[in-house]
Order: sequence, then C-alpha cells, then structure tokens
Amino acid sequence: MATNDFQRQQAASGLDQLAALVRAQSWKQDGTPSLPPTQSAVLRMLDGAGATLRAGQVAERLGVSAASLSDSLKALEAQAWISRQPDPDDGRAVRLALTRKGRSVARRLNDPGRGLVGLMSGLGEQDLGALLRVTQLLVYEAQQQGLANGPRTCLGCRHFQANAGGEAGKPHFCGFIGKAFGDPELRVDCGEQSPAEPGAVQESVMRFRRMADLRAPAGGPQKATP
Amino acid sequence: MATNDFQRQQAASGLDQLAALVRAQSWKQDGTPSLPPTQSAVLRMLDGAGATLRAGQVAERLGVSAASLSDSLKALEAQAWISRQPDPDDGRAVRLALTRKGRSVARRLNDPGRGLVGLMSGLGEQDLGALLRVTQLLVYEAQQQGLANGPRTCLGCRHFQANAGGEAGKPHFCGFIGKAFGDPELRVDCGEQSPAEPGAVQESVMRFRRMADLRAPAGGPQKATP
DNA sequence: CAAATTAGTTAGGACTCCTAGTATTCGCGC
DNA sequence: GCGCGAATACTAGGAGTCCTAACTAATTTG
Repeated sequence: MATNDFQRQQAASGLDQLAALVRAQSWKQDGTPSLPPTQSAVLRMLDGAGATLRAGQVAERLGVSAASLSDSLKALEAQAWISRQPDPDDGRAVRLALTRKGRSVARRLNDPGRGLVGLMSGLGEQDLGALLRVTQLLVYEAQQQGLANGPRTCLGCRHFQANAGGEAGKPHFCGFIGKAFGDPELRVDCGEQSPAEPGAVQESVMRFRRMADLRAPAGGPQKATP
Repeated sequence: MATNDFQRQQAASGLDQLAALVRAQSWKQDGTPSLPPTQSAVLRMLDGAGATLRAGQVAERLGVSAASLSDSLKALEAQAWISRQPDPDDGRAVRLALTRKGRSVARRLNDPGRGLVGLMSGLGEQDLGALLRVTQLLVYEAQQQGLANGPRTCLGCRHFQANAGGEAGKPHFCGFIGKAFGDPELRVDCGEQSPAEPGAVQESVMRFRRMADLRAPAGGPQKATP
C-alpha cells in the first residue's frame, strides 16, 4: 500500500535524523573531553558487561570490523582507559578491561541528564516502553537482513516469552529471572541474553507483534504486514 | 527515581545501537554504488524538497558545519549528481539542485524494502505511529538542549495543534492542510513547516505528552487514513 | 562609504571504517 | 608429533566524515 510506504519513509527519515543527531551529540559532549562516538560505545559496553570481553565480541556487537575496532582500542589504550591482556584460554585472543580511570569516564557517560540519556527525560513511561518495543522490532529486522548480529535483545533470547499473559501491564516473562515484565523493562543489551533457535524466535516475534493490537483495545483494524 | 533512570539508559543504549546500525547499513547499501551516509542524506533531502535548497539550509538541517557539508558537496558534484549554481538573490549563496542522474539515485534510496525503509517493514501502523511520536519528542528535546535546530517536525510548527480533539484516532490537527490526523501521519521533514514561538511550542508539547496517558489505559481505537 | 556580518570554500587534522595482507595460535586429521 | 586450514588480532593504505581556523566575496549596517 502506497500510503503505508509513505509513512515508513517518514519513520525512516526520522530515525535517520535521530541517528545523525546521536552521532553529533556524542561528539560535542558538553562535559570534559568530548570523546568520539565509537570510543564511548566501547567504554559503555565494557562498563555494562560484568566480566572482561574479547576484542572480537566487542567488534561483533558494535557491528564494525575487527580492524576498525583495533583503531579505537589503540586510542583508548593510549588514554589508559582500557587494558589489553592476552586471554589465558586462547593465545590468539585479547581480553579487554576498563582501568579505574576508564571506569570513571564510562560512568560519567551514563549520567542522567547528560548526553543521550538526557534526551530521554522528555519521555514518560509509556513512550519509553514504546521506544524500547520498537527498538526490539527494528533490531530483529536488521538481524534478519544480515545488517547486525551483535545486539543482545529480549526478542531473540531463549528466556523471553512475549505476551505470555501475566499481570496487566506486564505481559512478558523472562525465564532467567523468573519474572513478568512490561515494555519499559525490555533490554537491548542484556548480560544474560542467550540466542534462541531461529524458529522459536520467529514465533516469539509474532506473539510480540500482536501486542500492539491488544494495547489499543477498542479494536485496531490496523493490520499492515507486507 | 533510579528505576526510571535505568530504563532511560536502556532506551538510550538501544537508540545508540540503532543509530550505529543505521550508519552501517547506509554504508553497505546492497544496491550498486554503496554511497556514504551523509551523501545519501543530502540526496534524499534535495529529492524531498520541491525547490532548490541553499547550501547553508542543508548544512543546518543535517546538523553539520558548512565546511563539512562542502566536502560532501564536492564529492556529489564530482559524480554529477548535483549542480551548484549562484543564487540570483544573493551573490554569496549557492543553490543546489539534483541532476537527472542524481534524482534517479535519490529515488532508489527510498525504495520500499531497501535500506532503512526496509527495516520498517516489521512495524505495524501502531508501532510506526509510536516511533514517529517518540521521534518528535526526542527531536524537540534535542532542540531544547541546543543539539539540533534543523529538523522540521510537527511539534514546533505553528500549524500544529496537538491533541485538539477531533475524531477518534486522529487527535491532531494541522492548520496548513486543514485536516485532523494521528500519530502515524506525523512529519519529521515537512515542507510546510514553519517554526512557532517558543512559548507556543511549550504548550504544544505539554498537550502532546498528555496523549500517552489517554491512549494507554482504556484508549480509543487507532484509526488513520491520510 | 567603511565596518561588521554572512555564505561558502580551502587547509589541516582527528576519528571511523573498510579491504588486504601478515603473524600467531588453535583444532584436527594423519 | 606434524602439518593444514580456520580463527584472532594487528598493520597498512585509502576513503568518508567532521571539526576549527583562515580566507574570499557579497551584503547589510551605522
């Protein structure tokens, strides 16, 4: 349907603008040293992950080539924000860890009010949930198209049960933590994420999609599934 | 409240990942010439705008410096996709226009199924509307923080009346086209957008935000027919 | 009309990202 | 044990993006 295509274009355009904005703002971080986007992403990832990560893992989740990541690691190491140590289990690999200095920089990046997180201040819980929900679907679609395979989203995790009933406002269920939860609690970088079988994911996605209808009760005859 | 901060962090992280993904995919566009992200953004903008645009306008909307844009324009002109001509009204300025070749390239970028637009295929009208709605709020917040001043969104337009009543599912009203519409019809790059007074915008935002509450609990059906 | 402002370009530098090519290590079959 | 292909990370070289500063040319202002 052409009408719908136009809306998709608008949404794509909007997402594109947001993306540009996100990049730009990472640059001109008001505080301190204005560190570049990729570098801040690496720091945040290392801070978020409890354990040390291997270089290859980071590259994969970020969706950049190993060579490209190596550039950024060099810069980060030069600042003494991370350390590179050989992996005891695999002589080829490298384990990345934050230094104390690096950790404090990473923490500052997640300060509420600063940077990207600050942009979210205008969003209520409803909208926050909607954003996370849409993010899950978009990332899933990107994975389907082979554009990404890094992100650790709920949708696509073996512990995730979309729309499994449960309490009102908490339709999902996570088998790992054993609790029901709603859209605002969806994760995009869950440490416990464990990829499910493609077939199972597909079912999960279908259940997940159906939720939009449930949420707008009086009957959205708005089906659009090209 | 810390709980909400965590959710904002997740949302920020998700948006960040999406942004990275968007960049990456623009790069490795499957079709033909794998043109870089900024260049494709310029082409799409010129294609979208009916008239010719001035270099400064493009730079502002894209949120890049004039110098940076000049780099990209040089590349685009070298490909014979755009032409630069002196503005008859202002000898300092330059007017940009797509060449025939450039237009066909631009059209290909908006092909449904390709690129970013293709990612939207997994989203129903509900979710599409939610994404556009959130985009409006995030862009507004970014503008507030001085991170952007380019985007031509409904929120912030003098013709826009958020939550003005109207039919069910079409709570908004645009004074320019004189019609009611819903979230899925929100625009992020409207050609007719005309910035409203800051005070008026603030009121508009407040009305707009309230909508999330109205929609969630026992909300109305979501009808949308452009 | 001179001075300040504005639009756009060039110059130089930093960061990101890619493809290739290289060295080291791991797993496996023999 | 030994070699061979695969995997991991790094280096080199090149393109694109983006910035600040310095510059030219045209416009506006006092």
